[in-house]
Amino acid sequence: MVTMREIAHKAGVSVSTVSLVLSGKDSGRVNTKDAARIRQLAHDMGYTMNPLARSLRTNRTKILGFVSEEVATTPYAGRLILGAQDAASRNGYVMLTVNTDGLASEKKEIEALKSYGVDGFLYAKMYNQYIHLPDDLQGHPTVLVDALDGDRGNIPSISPDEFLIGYDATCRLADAGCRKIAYIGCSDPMLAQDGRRQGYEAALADRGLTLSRDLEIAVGNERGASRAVCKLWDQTQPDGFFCFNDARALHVYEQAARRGLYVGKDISVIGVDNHLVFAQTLNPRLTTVELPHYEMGYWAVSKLISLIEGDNRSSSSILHRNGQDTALPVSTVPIPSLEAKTPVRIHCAIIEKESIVS
Amino acid sequence: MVTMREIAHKAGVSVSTVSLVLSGKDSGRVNTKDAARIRQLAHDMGYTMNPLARSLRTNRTKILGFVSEEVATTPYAGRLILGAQDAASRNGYVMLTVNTDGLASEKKEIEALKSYGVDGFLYAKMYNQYIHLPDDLQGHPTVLVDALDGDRGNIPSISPDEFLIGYDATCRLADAGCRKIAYIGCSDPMLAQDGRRQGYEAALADRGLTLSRDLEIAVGNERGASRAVCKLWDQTQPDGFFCFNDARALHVYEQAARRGLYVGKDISVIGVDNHLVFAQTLNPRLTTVELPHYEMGYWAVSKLISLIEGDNRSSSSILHRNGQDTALPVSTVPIPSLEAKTPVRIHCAIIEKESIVS
DNA sequence: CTGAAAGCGCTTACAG
DNA sequence: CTGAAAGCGCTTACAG
Repeated sequence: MVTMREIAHKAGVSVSTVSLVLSGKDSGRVNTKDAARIRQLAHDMGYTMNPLARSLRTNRTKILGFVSEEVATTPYAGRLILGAQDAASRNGYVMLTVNTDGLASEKKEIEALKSYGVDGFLYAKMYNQYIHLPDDLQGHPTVLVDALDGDRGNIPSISPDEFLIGYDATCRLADAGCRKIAYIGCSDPMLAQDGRRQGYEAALADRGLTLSRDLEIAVGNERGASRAVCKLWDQTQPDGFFCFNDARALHVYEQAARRGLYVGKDISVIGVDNHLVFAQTLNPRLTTVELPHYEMGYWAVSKLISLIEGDNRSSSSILHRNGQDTALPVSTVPIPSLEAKTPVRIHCAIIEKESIVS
Repeated sequence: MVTMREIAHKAGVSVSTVSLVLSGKDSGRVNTKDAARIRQLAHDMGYTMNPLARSLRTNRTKILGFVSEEVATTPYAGRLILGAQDAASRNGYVMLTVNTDGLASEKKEIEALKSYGVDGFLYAKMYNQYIHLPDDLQGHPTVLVDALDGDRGNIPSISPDEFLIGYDATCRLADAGCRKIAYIGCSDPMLAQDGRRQGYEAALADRGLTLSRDLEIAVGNERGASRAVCKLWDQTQPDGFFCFNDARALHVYEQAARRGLYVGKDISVIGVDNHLVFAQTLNPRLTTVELPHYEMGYWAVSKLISLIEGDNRSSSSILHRNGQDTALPVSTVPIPSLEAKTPVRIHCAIIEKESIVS
């Protein structure tokens, strides 16, 4: 590894000068010709700065801490991490990822990240929920992912807009010609279930379609789920299904197979999916949309960096595409079975708050 | 952050002494009573060592670099990372994870890791394959995951024992009473496909069961796959299916549904799964076994650390369970449909080579 | 515009 | 057994 001293020696200047130039603080302070020569030399010698040495003086490591619970069990985490890493890499940061199972390990892992002097934290949950920021994170720049600050509410966060997800999906089913749309929900209590169901109901109301308790069920992961779907089907004969997730969608798919029906031909299905690959490769007839995890990760890191560096560029603009406003539109898989050529959009709610001074 | 200087001041000794004690090099060099006092003081003051400052002197950061291609698209990566992180955390290391899509970004990301002074690298591929170690990694302690060194072959690696996977699964089907076992394979060329098919065939031969080309197909991810399974079924009427992965298994499941048959009652299915959650929660009747990704990650990091620290404890012993030898047995989901109470085991081949001197 | 000097928190010969 | 000193690679007032 080549150091500033070596460059200084070769250039016949002092280390101070090299430092000034290489950290871009040379304008009006170092002779332009020298500056250029030093930069060239650094490049030729393959200089890469030692961020650790720098951090000793600056207290800035350009390391971000990613604290997540059980990266393990949820496949979506991959895309989230990918988005986060891309954003980090783009800004010259790097990510230290730790995993926590319980509260004990969380404290320990956060301490470890602190000892490495991370500049800020990403705190990610497995599903959308209100949380209390861990005490160890208080006062440190932090952005929440798939979580909302349940306290005073001043922590920036990004999480899916569950209502819009349900609303969009249901509208799309209606637009595809479905007249009787069922909702196969989740029996566990979570923000996502409530929001998506409300979106579903609002869409039905807006489109003047049947709104009936008989068309809604909330099932768990147990064996009875498939039977419940079977019963709903017998009673109401829906022509469209909005499913809380891919697990629920598969029950619909199974029932369709047992009835000799084909999804995409006889009935329409939209399921929200955390696991795009499966849906795409396994079963082209099972239509799913994925949550914009990549974008969430990307936004979260961009936001965190702007907190850290204290700049005021609006981080929400990072994800402005297609002229959307507060919602984060994301292109996902096209839905051939609904004959829609346009991609489905899933929205993310972005909560921006005051920067935290550390 | 409390420093050694503060402790030294409070203890009335020099920083050198504190350093000696706190890094465990005090025996026979520092008064035992003082040592104990310093240790107590450090604990009371909540001292945590600054590993970055230390690294400036020692060239050891206790940071591991994890280089993987597209953490994103494969769900199994989560468990791999989890295992790796657990092993790292257990040994006082921390992991810097980077993602590469193409070769260009790979070089860049590896450079970034180097500039942060990582002590060693994990180089993980998405599926079992022979590879050429990137030049930038040459001479650095490195362990391969889901990959085998295609060159001189001196890089330690861990990857699934594909043959044993196929052999075990097929034997289990035979033991469950299946007399005509089909193999639904993968049409893409990969080590896993060849190995698993060979294991399947060997098991059939050992158990004296029908071995026929008609019972084997290799399908891709396209729509025709389900039709191919349908045709095989019509022609041969198997009572057991060994599936390359869960995607293939689902085709079997679909065909069973369309025929009014139930997996686990009328036929038996074993699929190798990269995505345990789905299989478990979605469809209790679809029987899959998962690859031991957690264990692979854990082993790889343990091995890497032993390379770095140059100790000679056999790292394969780390994963010795159930008295197995070179193979890595892993307990996975029980298989109720086959009425087996014992867990299925999947094996990993561990390739241990000479340590690399950096 | 430029360099000498001090210092970030630690480790490690070296002299006592 | 113990401490003063040098140094890891960098940054940043400060003096010229």
